[in-house]
Amino acid sequence: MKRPLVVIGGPTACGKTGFSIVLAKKIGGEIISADSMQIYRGMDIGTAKVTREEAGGIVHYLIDELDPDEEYNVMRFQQMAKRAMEEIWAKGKIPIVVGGTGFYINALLYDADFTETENDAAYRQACYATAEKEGAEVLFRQLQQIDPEYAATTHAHNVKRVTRALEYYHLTGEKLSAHNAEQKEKDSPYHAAVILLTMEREKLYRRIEQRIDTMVEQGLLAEVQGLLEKGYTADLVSMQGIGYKEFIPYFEGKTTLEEAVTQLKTNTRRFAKRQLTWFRRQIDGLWVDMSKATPEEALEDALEYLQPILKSKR
RNA sequence: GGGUGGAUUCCCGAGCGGCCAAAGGGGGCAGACUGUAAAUCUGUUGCGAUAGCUUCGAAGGUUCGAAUCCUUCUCCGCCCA
Repeated sequence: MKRPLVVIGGPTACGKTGFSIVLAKKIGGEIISADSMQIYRGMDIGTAKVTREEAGGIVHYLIDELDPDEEYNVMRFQQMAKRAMEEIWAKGKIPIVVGGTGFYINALLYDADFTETENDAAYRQACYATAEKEGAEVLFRQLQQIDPEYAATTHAHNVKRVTRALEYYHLTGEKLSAHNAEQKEKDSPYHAAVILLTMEREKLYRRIEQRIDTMVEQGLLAEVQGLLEKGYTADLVSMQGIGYKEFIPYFEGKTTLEEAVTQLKTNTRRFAKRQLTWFRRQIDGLWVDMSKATPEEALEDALEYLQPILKSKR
């Protein structure tokens, strides 16, 4: 018997946090964050992490688990999230996975298999060096040789993706395209309900800008500066997070504060768009428009959809 | 008042008689994605399905042909008074 799971996705600033907490209270759930940045300790304001007050006693997993210089990735997320789900089920509660990192959500929902391999940093570096010195096309041609199917679906300029496909073959002797095709066939091992939150574009953008202004008032700059002073550098994955990377040039005296904030707003808007694209194209679920509704009202709309899950809990 | 430089498509900005609906960048929109994913990458961006139509401050003019040349006007920058 498949076990119950609720997933909530949606773009940044659309009201996921509020919705998920209302839902958790209503159905007896605990929350697992599917967010690539909220995992990091000390990155609170910029990632719009739930506050203790907002959480209202609902337990959250996968928040503040790592230091900013630790590596986080899909596989790690998947392992940690599975562990958290077990814990929640053991309590007789329903896990609610909520976050904006669609890639992570899919990986969990369909239990994608990320073959455990040591990643070969030296090999990757060599790939990047090739692309850098000889051009992305040269690297791409290597991929065309070993995995033409994957190459056909990936642009030559996407050095990161090309490198990963090469690395996969280098490590496993298998084609990444073959592995992906296999994974696509999988059904979700969970009895899952997926709720996708959305919002009128204009309103969403307005909320994003307001939220950023609030973040700045709440001391976002001090937060970023503090991380830099602790020695966390711009090349860390965590410091490439939106809300952090934009201020680095400011602290280096290369841009004004105003420019940094404007850039942050732009990056966040684009991010929200990309998130929406992901959810629209990659995940099926019940869409709930948050434009007018309060979290409670929005939940009303979703309750019927959630019924089968709630029954299976018993 | 005199002189001088400028006004270009949502923004910045190139173009300086035909190859211009107009480079490039920004922004917008759309999309890809299976171990960095808040990353990385792609397409598109005057209207129209094509023919074609309407754009380069305004109005006239020169020319087979003008965003590009001439005249006047409007506005803006700089210099001299």
